[in-house]
Formats: sequence, structure tokens, C-alpha cells
Amino acid sequence: MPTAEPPARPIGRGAKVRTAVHAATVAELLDKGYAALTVENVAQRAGVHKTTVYRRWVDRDRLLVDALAEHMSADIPVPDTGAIETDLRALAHSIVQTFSSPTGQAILAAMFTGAAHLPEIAEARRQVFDDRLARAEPAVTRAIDRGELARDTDAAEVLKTLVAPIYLRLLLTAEPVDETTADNAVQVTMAAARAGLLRTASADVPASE
Amino acid sequence: MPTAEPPARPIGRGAKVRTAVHAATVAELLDKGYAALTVENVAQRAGVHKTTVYRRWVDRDRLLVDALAEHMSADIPVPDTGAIETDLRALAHSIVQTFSSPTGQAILAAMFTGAAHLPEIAEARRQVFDDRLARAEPAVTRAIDRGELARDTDAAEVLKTLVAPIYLRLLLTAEPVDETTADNAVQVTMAAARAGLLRTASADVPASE
Amino acid sequence: MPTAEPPARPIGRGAKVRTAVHAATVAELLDKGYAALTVENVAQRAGVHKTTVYRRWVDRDRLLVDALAEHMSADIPVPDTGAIETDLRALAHSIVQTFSSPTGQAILAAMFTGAAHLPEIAEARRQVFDDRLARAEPAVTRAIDRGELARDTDAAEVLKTLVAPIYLRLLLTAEPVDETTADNAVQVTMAAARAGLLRTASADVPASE
Amino acid sequence: MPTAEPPARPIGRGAKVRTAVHAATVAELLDKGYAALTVENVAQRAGVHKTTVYRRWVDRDRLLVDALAEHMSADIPVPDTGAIETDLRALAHSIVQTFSSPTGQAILAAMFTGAAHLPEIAEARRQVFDDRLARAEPAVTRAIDRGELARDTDAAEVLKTLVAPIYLRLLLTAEPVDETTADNAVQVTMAAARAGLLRTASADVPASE
DNA sequence: GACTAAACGAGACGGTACGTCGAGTCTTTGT
DNA sequence: ACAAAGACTCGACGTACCGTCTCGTTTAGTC
Repeated sequence: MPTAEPPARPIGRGAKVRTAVHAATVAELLDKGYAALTVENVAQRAGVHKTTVYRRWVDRDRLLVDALAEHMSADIPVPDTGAIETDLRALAHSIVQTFSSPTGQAILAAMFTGAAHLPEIAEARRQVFDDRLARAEPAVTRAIDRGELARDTDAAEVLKTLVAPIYLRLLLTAEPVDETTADNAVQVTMAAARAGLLRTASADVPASE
Repeated sequence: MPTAEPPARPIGRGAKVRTAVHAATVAELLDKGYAALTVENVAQRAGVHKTTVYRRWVDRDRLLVDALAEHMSADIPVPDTGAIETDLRALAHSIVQTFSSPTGQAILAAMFTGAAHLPEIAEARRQVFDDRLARAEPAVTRAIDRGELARDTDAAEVLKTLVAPIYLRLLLTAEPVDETTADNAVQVTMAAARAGLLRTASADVPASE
Repeated sequence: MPTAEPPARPIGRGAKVRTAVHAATVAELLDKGYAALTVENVAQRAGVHKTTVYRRWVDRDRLLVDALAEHMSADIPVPDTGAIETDLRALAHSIVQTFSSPTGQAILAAMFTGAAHLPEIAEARRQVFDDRLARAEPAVTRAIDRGELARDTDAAEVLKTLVAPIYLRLLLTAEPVDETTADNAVQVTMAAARAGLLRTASADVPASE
Repeated sequence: MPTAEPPARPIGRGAKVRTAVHAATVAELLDKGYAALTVENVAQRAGVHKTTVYRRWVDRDRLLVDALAEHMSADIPVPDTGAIETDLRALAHSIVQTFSSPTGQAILAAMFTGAAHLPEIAEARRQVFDDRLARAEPAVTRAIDRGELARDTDAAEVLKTLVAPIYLRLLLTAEPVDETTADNAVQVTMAAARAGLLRTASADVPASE
């Protein structure tokens, strides 16, 4: 939850600062990386004074998270191709494209590098991720409605199964992630879904089919 | 394993220091977390002087990575139950147990929190992971030999498919990981393997079937 | 006078710090001596933080020199008794008193102990000394005007001849310097001056006599 | 075997070390200056291990003083021209030459830069100086015997009067010291001596003339 | 259109940790 | 038995950045 000021007096004023600092933060992050990201540099890049930054964000980490959250929460194209498989493929490709770029790499790294301390931050990271998942859920829901997937299919589970191998490669192994990776993920996910392995919790203890 | 000292003189000498500092590092990490991990504190805890630490490790981060690498490269029980499914289940459970403990959490976090800068460090992290995977591969190989899995099954691929959902939950969503998570992962992996989706690269361009 | 404010803001602010640190520096110097003079101790004594000291003075040595320069450049009573001999005597006594005290000893020692490296510092030391000489010159000038000394008498030369034996004893031999030393110096100087040995450079190549 | 080795082991060995270290010390001092003179460098330059240096000299400062004392106590030409004035002139010129060279400057500086702490060191410095003076005293004594100077002339006083202005310039003002400086010093000293101002302490009281 | 209060610019400051350097000491090993 | 080799302790150095504080200077909204 970024700065939510109820319309007191200062309305149109700080918005420009906020935007400028956000941009500067992400830019610095991309240029120098997390370790070398100083508040002072960000401030200077934003054409603003250090104190001003501290007036709006308690912390360097909070600033980062806020900036990234905003940066990520933008345009996520939720695909709707009419078939779950192509939808998932579009989704997977979009993730791959987002994070296999240098920019994406930097962002990913930053989200983990400024992480452990402050549960607040881990929480922020989780939220960003959850948010993205939530936005994609309708694709699964539609598939269920279309009868492509079983009624008790767990949308979140489907999506997690889809993205897990991609993130694994992005975060742990250094393998290049490309369309093939994405496609494989789709196939595995579809196989699992069709096998009835991605159902809602209550159905985890499989009785019949 | 990380620091391979060619048998110079100081074999029996510095070894004690090395061990003590490693232990102190991990201990501090668990106690205070990455952010509050000071070289000075580590040194003190190891009953050693700060400069001595700097003589052996260039950097705070390098020290951490080295300590963790050693800490992780220990006892990994490679299961051999006679059936691939139970082997995978054992493997998955072992990961879950390792990292769902507070200790494991701290280590995981640390491995990512000291990350982005120094590709050296990302590399170290990758190596630790790869190492663990490599040790588990025989389980898959044996299954192939037993005829449980297709001849062209990609062992690494199988294992990645297995662990991906677990790490996803550990790193991105904050969901509790438990036996259920592990079991689900096993089932998905088995389904994918049986569907012929986890074959070696050359077979990725499907000809037959 | 609103327009006459070149010295921007930080005038009244840092001045207090500057003074406090100067005082603390001299105090520490006197208490512990040059070798044991720590920036940290000085800072603490001044009720200021180490970094603040480093913000204003590049170096421990620079700090010392600066502090001493200020300390020495204070009130130097230029005597004016109406006769050159008594003026010189007053001057000599003043030097003796200044430097034969423990305090003076410490300062003297410090001025040389923090010396050789950094020509900057040798320069500073020279300046302090020159400054003191320059302030005393009027005494000689007046004597010339009164006809006590020859018109081409070199004031600086006179003063150097006066102080040389005193500093010799202070710096090289460890003899106690007292009034007798001072008086002897005066007599020697007077004798030399009257013998026309302390004339300006142009007269250094003596033609007459 | 015991009789076959007259200059046993520890005698011939240590002497060489001593000499080498002394030389290395002075060399380092001249090259880098006092501030940058480390025991380790000296040891290395002498082809000896640090520990060995510490076995023979308690201290860095003690080492320096010892080395310099040896270095200075060498060849001091005590002039004997048959006339006090020319003797003094020779003496003064010799001092000027010794210390106006870069080498001499470095030595001088070093003698003061390692000074304040350890009264032991100030003492050593004093001794070096006293030694030089003592060696020169015969020149004055001979002059007294020849009847050039009054019987109660204080030889030490004469010499100090002679060297004082030279050292003043060397240590305090940065003026170049040359033959002129030396000659002036001689003239002043002679004037003072002839005026009966440089007599032994007991004669300081009587005002006869 | 002037007035007032919040936001900003500027910059020093206290504080924590960093990584470095050199002085001396201690231990191990070779001769 | 001695000394070369080198690791270790200790203390200080100077640096970087964090986050705080104070004080003057805009500037935006209200009257």
C-alpha cells in the first residue's frame, strides 16, 4: 500500500515528485544494481533532495519495494484466446519475455536482494506476485466454464504449476529461459490438469472422478 | 570444496580458524539475519580478530557464500527405495524439511539477499543448487534402468519439475510447504514424465507419437 | 545591509564545532602526546562524532596543524618599551615562558613530530613561525627610527639571531631555558647588530670597513 | 669441533644482520620518509625477516634512532687550521653541507618526526647532537691556548652560538642555508666571543671587562 | 492578489560498518 | 638451539552511506 493520502491540502503537489523518484529508483536499480543503489543518487537523479525522499518513504528498502510494485503492477495483458492451452502459452511467454531481459533480471534480483529482513518486504514481494497470479486467474475460470477443465480445478494451482519451472530457472539455475521453456511448462501443466492433479484443496484427497 | 588450498604449510593451522569462522557465520546469520550480519560480530563469535577474517575472505558476501556452500554441501541423503515414485517423494520431503525450518528459511533468504551484485555470488548460488541436483540424478537413472521411465528421459528435467513448485512456494508465495506440497509435486512430475514431456533436449523436437 | 551577505548560511553553525574540536585537539595533545592522539578521542572530547571531524579536516595531521596554528596565532604581545634592548628582552622572555612550560614543550614537540611527510605541514609550521616573527618586526623598525640601530639593519635577521639560541636549546639540547638564556641571547644579538652584522641582503656583500 | 670455530656462530652472523638492517633503515628513510617507514619494508630490504628485526630492536623508533646514531657518528672532520675563525668557518660549512642535501634533510626531519613520545628518543637525539659538539670543542680549546679567545670562554657556548642560526633555518624557516649563512654565523659568534659574552657559567655573574 | 502553512532545498550531523594498514606477539617448522 | 616464516591480535585509520535534524525558501491553495 503505497502512499494513500486522504485529500487533505497538498494534492497536486507531491505527485510529480513521487513519480520522478519512482522512475529514478528503477533507473538506478537497473544501472547500478541493488547494492549500489543509494538514496542520495536516486534523489539526485530525480532532481530532488535526499530529505524529500526520506519525507515520503521511511526507508531505502521501502522506497525500492514501492517503486518496483508500481513498476510491475502496470499493464499485464491477460490473454483470452478462447482456448486454455493458448492462453497459458501466452501467459508463459509474457513472463519469459518480461524477466529474461536485462531489465527484468535486475528487477528480479532486486526483489530478492532487498528481501529477508523486514517481513514487510517479503510480504510486499509476495503481494506483487499474488497480484499477478490473481489477474491471470480469469483465464482458467473461463476454461472451466468452457468445459476444458474440470469444475473443481484450482486456478491458482494451475498457474503456479505453469510458472514454477520458469521461476526456478530464473532464480536458481542460470539457464536461459526461452519459448521452449515456456512451451514445456504449458505441456506439463496441461498434463497435470487433465490428470486431475490441480484441484481445489477440498478435493486433494481424491475420492472418485 | 569452495576454497581448495594447495597443500602449502598452513594445513593444521588455519583450518581451525576456517571452521570456527564458518560456524560463527552461519550462527550469526541464523540469529540476526543477513542484514545484521557484521564481520566484527562473526569474528568475535569465532573468537578471532576481524583482520583475520579479512585475510581469508575478501568480502563479507564472499564469506557468507563460502560458509553457506560448505554448510549445504553436507549430507544429502540420496534415496534408493527401488521405485522412482517413492524415491522422488523422499527427495521432495527432504527439501521441504530442510527449508521449512527457521534455519532453512534463514539460509534460503541469505542466499538471495546477498545476491545481485558480484556475478560471482549468483554463480555460487547456482553451483550449490546444481550440485544438489547432480547428486540426486542417480535416482532417475536407476528408474530408467529399471524400465520405469523412458530411455530418453532427462534426469535433470525430472528433478527440476519436481522441485520447481516447492521452491516457488518457498521463495515467492509465502505458503507453508508441507508433505502435501511435496506429494503433489511428485504426482505432477510422474504424470509429466509418463506423458513423455521430460525427455532429453534432442528429443524435444517430437518425432514419434 | 541586506545585500552584504556573501558568507551563506553555515556561519554560526559549524563554528562551534570547529572551536570545540580545536580545543579538544590541543587538550588531547597536551594530555597524551602526539603519538597517542586519536581522531576518535579528539572527537569524543569535543562532544562530536568522528565523521564530523573528517568532514572538516582531511587528515589527522591537518587537524593538528590547523589547531596548533590557531592556538599559536593568538595574542602575541609585541613589546614597546622605548628601547630596543628591553624590547628584545621582553620578546625573548616571552618565548622562553611560552615554550618552557609543559604545554609549550608538548606543542613544540607536536609541531615537529607530525612533520616531515606532507610538505604542506612543514609549510604550515614555517608559516606559524614566520607569522610570529613578522609581528615582532615593528619593535626593530622602531629602534631604527629612534636611531638605536643602523638604517639598513635587517629586522628579520635581528629577530632570528635573537631566537636561534633559544630554539636550539628547546629543540636540540635539552638544557633548561630560563631568563639567563634569554638575556644572553639579547646581548649576543645586540653585539651583532651594533657590529653591523645583521644588515639587509643588499649589504651582505660588505664594501666598507 | 668446539675449538675449530673461533668466531663462533652468533658473532659473525648477527653482525651482518645488524649492518644490513641499519643500512636498509637509512635507505628506506631516505626513499620514503619517516611516515612511510615500515619495519616490514626495512626487513625485506635487508633480506631479513621481520621477526629478526624485532629480536634485536624493541621498537621501530629505537631501530631508527640506532641506525641514525650510527650513521651520524661517522666521519666528523674536526678542523684545525691554526686560527679559530677559519676553524669555525670550516665547521659551519660542514654542517651546512651535511644538512642542506636532500639526504641530510631527510635525516633531520626523521630525527624530529619520531620524537615526542619516548623521552628515550629525545634523549638519543640530544646525545647525537652533544656528541658532535663535544668532538668540535678542541677547536675552541686550542684557540684559547693560542690566546685568540679569553681563558674563561665557554667552548660549548661558542659552538652553540655558531650553529644556532643554522639549525634555526634548517628546522623552522625554510630558507636555503648556504655558505653565506655559515659565514654570517661565524662573524656573529666571533663578535659575541670577543665581547666576552660566551664565558663559562661561573663567569656569567662578574661584569668586569 | 496577498497570506499562510505545508513541502522542499541545502547541508551538517550522529551513527554503524566497512575494508585497510601497520605494529608487535606467538607458533610452527626446518636446520 | 636458533631463527625463518607466517598467522594472529590489536588498535587506529579513513570512507561510505544511512537516516535525522534545523533552518531558510518556495509554492500551492485559501481568503
